[in-house]
Amino acid sequence: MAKANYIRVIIDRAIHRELDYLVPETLADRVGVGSRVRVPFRDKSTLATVVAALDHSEAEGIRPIEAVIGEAPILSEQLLELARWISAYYCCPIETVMRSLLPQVIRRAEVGWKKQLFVRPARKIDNEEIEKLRKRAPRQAELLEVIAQLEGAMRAADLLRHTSLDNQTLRALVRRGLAELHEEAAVRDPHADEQFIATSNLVLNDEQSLALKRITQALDSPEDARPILLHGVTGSGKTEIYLQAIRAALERGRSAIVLVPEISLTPQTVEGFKGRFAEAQDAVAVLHSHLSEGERHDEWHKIHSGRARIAIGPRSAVFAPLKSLGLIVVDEEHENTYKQEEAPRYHARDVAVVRAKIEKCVVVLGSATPSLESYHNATTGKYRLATLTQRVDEKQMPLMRVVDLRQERRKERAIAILSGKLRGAIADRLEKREQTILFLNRRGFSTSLLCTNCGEARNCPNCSVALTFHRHVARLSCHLCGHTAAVPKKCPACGKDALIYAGFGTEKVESTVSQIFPKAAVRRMDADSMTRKEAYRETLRSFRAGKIEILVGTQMIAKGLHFPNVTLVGIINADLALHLPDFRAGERTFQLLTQVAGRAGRGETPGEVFVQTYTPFSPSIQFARHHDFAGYFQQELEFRERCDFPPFKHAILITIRSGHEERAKFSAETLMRRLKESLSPEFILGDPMPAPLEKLQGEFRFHILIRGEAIMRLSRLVRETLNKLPFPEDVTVTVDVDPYQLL
DNA sequence: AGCACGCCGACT
DNA sequence: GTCGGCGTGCTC
Repeated sequence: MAKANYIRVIIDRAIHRELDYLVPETLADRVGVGSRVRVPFRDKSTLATVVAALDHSEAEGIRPIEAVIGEAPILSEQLLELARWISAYYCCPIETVMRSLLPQVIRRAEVGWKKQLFVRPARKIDNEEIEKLRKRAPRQAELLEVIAQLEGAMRAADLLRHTSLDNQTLRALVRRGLAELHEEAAVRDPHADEQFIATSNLVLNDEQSLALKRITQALDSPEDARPILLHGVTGSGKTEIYLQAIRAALERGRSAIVLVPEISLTPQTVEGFKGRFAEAQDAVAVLHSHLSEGERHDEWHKIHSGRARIAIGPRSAVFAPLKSLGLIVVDEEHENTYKQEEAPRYHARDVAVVRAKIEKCVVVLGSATPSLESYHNATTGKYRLATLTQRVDEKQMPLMRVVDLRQERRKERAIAILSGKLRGAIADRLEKREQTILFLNRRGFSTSLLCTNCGEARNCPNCSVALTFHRHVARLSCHLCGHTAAVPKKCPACGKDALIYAGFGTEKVESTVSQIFPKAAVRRMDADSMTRKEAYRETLRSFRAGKIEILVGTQMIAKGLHFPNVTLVGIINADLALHLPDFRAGERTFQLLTQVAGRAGRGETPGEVFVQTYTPFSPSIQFARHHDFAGYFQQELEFRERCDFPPFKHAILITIRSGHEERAKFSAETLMRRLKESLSPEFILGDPMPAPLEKLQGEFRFHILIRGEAIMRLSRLVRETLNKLPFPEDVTVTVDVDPYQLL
């Protein structure tokens, strides 16, 4: 490690500055860039990350560091560079980035290793000695007999459990100088009790082979490798390509990261990877939100020490500290869960692309419905495109039928939850003993409780939305803040007994379906019915076993589930996502329809999809219906270009919120004036507007949307403007670069 | 982020 | 005359 007189650090506090410290001679050879150190700060001391080694420093009043934490630097120079990029691009202080980069357990000063007692023989012990002991202390002899035969050390707890002997007996042996105890860090393996069946490579079809060849070629010349967009229809075998590409990376002595959306981190996914690389159990590290602190610590060290060569996890896994990284796979790259909705508001796919550039490694973005950004990059040559058009089982794409709810309504008068056509299709499946999935992206029974006399709806006191009625718990609830209220008998506004339930959610779909098909086994799967942790697995198991005939659900069932006996998918209302005030509404609807449709017809029988809508001719629905991906993108791109939206312009969304409406509004207007002064006309600056969700969790919210091409410069200008402007204490300002959530 | 320094209104 | 409001600036 290079010896330096001074170091520059980022301390674990948001001071928006880097500070220099002196390194005492005694610590000089243990500290380097990426090390964690304890430093004096004002009258306290704090932890910090070393970002540079310096020969001298201009700063005055330099103080020496107090200690170096751990043996080796925990952050590579590449990850540090990545942190700086995120800070600059996402307009967010570097300290905040560091918080995401290093897990909480790693940032702490204490070592997180679980200490366990190990036992081994103190010296060579012969049988005579054991027999001598047996007369006076038979139990000690029994234990010694086992210990004497140990090759190395054994966990004391395991030894005592196997021999059914106690701790006292063991201690006695130690006192006699026959056995030795020592502490060792024990590694917790969250998957230790699971068996993974080793799998081998599947045979690839021509398209798959070509795609894999693209990746291996890139692995061989990573210097000039472009990101590869793997566009493959559902069921085209993208996962097999990932697995073989990872194998290729490992064979070249390099490591790999696999990013998956949170919802995809199911046991099946983990099994797939652990099974393929089963020859070394440790090779795959799995990072997910259900790990305990200790497990997280151990998985991180497994990666950092180089024992694990593959890291799988959700967006934060893009920071996995692998050495000689060769490949990053971003599965389902279009998924919104890759965007972090709190600071640092990074997009893991974009961070992956930048990390790949820094580490000179290959990045593969895979999806059946690529994001407009990625597809645009692929068609303009910034990324390379590999396309898979065939399902590996050579099954046909499902037949998509659009049901015009306007006509249905004219025919039937009542609110159509299930159109006659969809009803007929379900009846047909029940008869053939095939399964149905009904999708509606809205929980609850009724979306509002209206008064037919005065027109008032029951609204949330904290948010600007109507309360949803949940029949199961017989209460009204707000889906945004969790507020619940009793169901009033009479209208609280006018006192009349004229309340009606309007709109419907999954709970009502479930009950309607049960009424229409009283003999069918119907189950609902949404956040309300899946409160117990086991419920999710249990429901999927029953569905797979055929004990459920009709599964009604939200987003939760739209993705990643593979059930061969599902031949019918009904989308109850395709318009829900379409009419949100968001430029991505169309893209989301197209993706959702395509993904949900992918659930149908994986087995012997081709699938059928019914899309119920009041806007049957909207492009999202029509292109999805014909599985015309290129066509959809063409028209959506034209729209985005016309309106100066991504991918043609970057966007920055500034949210100003406060419990006081006037103060939020005033702050937004002040900020607006300052931005107008500092931004050149190349940037499109919209007026401050009340957010579409004007009130959320008791706060009034205003938006300023800025668009422009030079995002780094824009980001810097916004940061500078904000830093110069003092906001009242109860006003919070957030900056979201490349926002996904415009509400 | 905290915490101190500093300059103008209501109190013993 | 003092106590204390929170605007401004600094932290190696």
